[in-house]
Amino acid sequence: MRAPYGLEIIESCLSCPHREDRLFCNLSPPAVQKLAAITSAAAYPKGATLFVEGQLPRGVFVLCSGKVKLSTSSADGRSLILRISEPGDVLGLPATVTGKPYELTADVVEPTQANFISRPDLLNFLREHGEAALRVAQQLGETYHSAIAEMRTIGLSHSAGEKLARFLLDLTANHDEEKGDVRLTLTLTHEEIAQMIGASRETVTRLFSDFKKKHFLQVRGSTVIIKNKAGLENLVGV
Amino acid sequence: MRAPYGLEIIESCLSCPHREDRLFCNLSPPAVQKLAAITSAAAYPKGATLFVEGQLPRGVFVLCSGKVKLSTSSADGRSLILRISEPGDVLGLPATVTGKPYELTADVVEPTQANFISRPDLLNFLREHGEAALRVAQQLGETYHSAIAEMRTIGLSHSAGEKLARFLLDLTANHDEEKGDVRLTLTLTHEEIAQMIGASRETVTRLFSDFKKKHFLQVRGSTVIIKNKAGLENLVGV
DNA sequence: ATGGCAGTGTGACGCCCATCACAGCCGAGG
DNA sequence: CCTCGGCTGTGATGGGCGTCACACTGCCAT
Repeated sequence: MRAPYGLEIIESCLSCPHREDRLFCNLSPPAVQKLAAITSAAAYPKGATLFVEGQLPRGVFVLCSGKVKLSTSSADGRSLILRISEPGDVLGLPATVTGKPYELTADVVEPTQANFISRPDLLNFLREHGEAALRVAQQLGETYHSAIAEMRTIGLSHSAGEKLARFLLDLTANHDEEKGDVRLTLTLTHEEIAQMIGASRETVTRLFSDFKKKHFLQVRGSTVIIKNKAGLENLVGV
Repeated sequence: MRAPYGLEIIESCLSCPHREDRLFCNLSPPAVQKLAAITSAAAYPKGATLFVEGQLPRGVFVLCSGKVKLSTSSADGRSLILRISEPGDVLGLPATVTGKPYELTADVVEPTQANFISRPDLLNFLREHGEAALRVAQQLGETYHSAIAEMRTIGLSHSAGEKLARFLLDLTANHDEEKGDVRLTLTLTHEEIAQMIGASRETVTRLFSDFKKKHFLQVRGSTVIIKNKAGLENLVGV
């Protein structure tokens, strides 16, 4: 699990301009120094797995680049994707803090660099630096927040169309808004979208045709252009 | 929102043997003292609302006695119950820590006594006492954990029967296990159970008859006796 | 008692969507 | 260039369960 390329990657990772330090930015200088000492960087290829649901927590991963899929799956092979993590996100924090098993599985979907902090190191660090512990609490609060949002889209809608509309609208909230059309990049397959909203792959395909037919949106490659946001919204509303 | 009966309740509440202090037990004496100073107790009747989804967070409530329903609801009136909180639980913590609006609504379903800590007081307290901040982080981690568990039951099952079975099995995990039969107290109506598992009231009724007919369980008043746990388990398994 | 109300049981109906099956499509790699 | 494997589109089918409708129970308050 250690970085195969050593210092080279560590440097590139710590100096990257991402929000990689969002969690621990603005800490006191000694805290920052301590943090650097317990942080180790590594690169993971597409298809790698950072941790698996049910494993005892080894520590947290702070994404520097790449994308990681967080999912949970049932005995019969069905799986539910909770989110696709992007640079700046912290993975495995709840499990690492509580000591309970990871509740999700983290699979690399795009080549990723991440900083790793082992559980003992992190806990020591948090005990010594209360400011950081508070920051962690806030991070966890936000993670919880987005989990609830996901529950709402899955649990509160009767039709699959409603779920997909909710899903797309949630994406527009995070991405860049523009006058009139909203343009967003969606690197997920229909299968994956299906697993995010709790529907079947075919249903997602059919719904996309449907939405295109109704001129709610256009698809060009991996970009989706929302032509009629209001249309989607009143699918959700009713 | 202040305690209508003042000190009397505060005393009874602080001295209660519940896990009311689970979150902040074993803190240093000065911390405990500070905590007591910023805590105020109050009683709420059945039907009262502690906070509403979307409201800006005023603070947290630590339950001393009673039961509180946590739910989220959509524009069209459907609602999804996330959990029924019991004494010892802390409500509103994620929102209070992050400063984002409450993501859930908290309704009192059984007369409740709770300690309230205002957001500014809590944040100050956490800044001064790093140990407590870490405790809060752990609490949040567990809250997240149970949210994920709920997502699994709702999102990963194709049949309503599977959802109900999962729901019942989750309850047995928390309640007292016995040799052979498991006995648990369920004060929820079918309607409420339906809202917890994302199904209709009638379906829940039918499923209960079904399970009774298959001798998976017996119902007597508000107690449910699981006669054949394995039966439920393989409903979930496949 | 008696009315009312909340909760529970049960039938009928119909739609939504999961599932199966298969047919184009595209990009990667031999 | 041509196969091959992953992704996308589309039809047919059937079951699950949401919805409507109404009867029945038990409990509380008047």
